[in-house]
Amino acid sequence: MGRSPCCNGEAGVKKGPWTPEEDKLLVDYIQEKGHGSWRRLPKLAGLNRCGKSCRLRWTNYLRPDIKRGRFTDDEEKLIIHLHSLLGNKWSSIATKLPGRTDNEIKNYWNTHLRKKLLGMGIDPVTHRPRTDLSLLAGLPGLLAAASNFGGSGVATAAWDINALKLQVDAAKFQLLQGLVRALTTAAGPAPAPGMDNLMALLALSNGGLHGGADQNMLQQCQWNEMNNLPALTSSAPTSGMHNISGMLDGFSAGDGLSSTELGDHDGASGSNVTIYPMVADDQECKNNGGGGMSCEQTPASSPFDGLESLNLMDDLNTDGGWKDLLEQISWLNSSEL
DNA sequence: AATAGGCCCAACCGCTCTAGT
DNA sequence: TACTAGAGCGGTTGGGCCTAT
Repeated sequence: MGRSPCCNGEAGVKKGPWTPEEDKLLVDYIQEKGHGSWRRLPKLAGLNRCGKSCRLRWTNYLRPDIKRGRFTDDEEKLIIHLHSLLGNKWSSIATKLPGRTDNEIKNYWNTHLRKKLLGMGIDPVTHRPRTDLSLLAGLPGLLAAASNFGGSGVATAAWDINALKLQVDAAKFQLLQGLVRALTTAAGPAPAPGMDNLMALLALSNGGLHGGADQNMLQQCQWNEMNNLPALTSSAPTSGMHNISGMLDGFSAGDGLSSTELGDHDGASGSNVTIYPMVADDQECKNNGGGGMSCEQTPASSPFDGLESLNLMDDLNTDGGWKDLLEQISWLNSSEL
């Protein structure tokens, strides 16, 4: 194996926070003579530190070209974009952000950006919609609330989609609808491949759910391109929701949306409805930079496989519809995917 | 006002990579 | 080619600070 770390075996070497005096010794020495061999620097500079500690202190804190202060929006976008391309290659990412250190970027990612992406339903590792089930937390309650609406319950043929829309706010309703379809498609005796599609829907729904969804963040999320999903542009979340909510409107109105938007459907009887994935807007792709990745329009079949030919009304206008759905959610929540 | 819990970030640890011999 | 020293990288930690109770 490799040799032992440089600081091991150097008894009496100081560790921990640097004092201003130590900083001055280090800065003065490097500015006068350069760092040369980091191993020998501490002794030459009169510091009781190991060379590695000196190097880190200099590169992460004392270097004169280090930029301090909050990360700008542009920097944030760039970090997310680069991370989608490079992963945790912090030093590589840092080379694209002048004045920022790998350590600083790494910390910022772990404390801010990672959580931000998670909150948007995007896996910060893969930059794809999350495939864990934490997003489902609270949904049984939502579903239960929805199922209580109308007194006699919704597990009847009297499902009133418009009334429910009044009861549950529109965004939650849209989220619910995505879940309904995905769960009835994906749930089964074993985790189904349709879960990715569920999460794709959730990501879109989440954007709508939070109203102020960070569109810029979504622009930066390259999960779509990296995984042959349709490009997600700044308009995609909204448009995606339009697509879903439009589908629902189609149910209640029985018309108004072309078959190319929603697929052939029959609002009165509750028949098949097809979700067609949103496709990229070329101009927006250009505006978003693209980072050298393709921004082509994607065939409308790839990302929502398994979500096509929706049978929402068939799924729900049955006595067992809600019961089954809740059982499926219960199973999903208790499963490890 | 006290304190517990969470957050943030500088610094450390352990490993890999690279260059020199 | 094999070995070693030094540098660099990414993951993790610990302590100070902030906030909620």
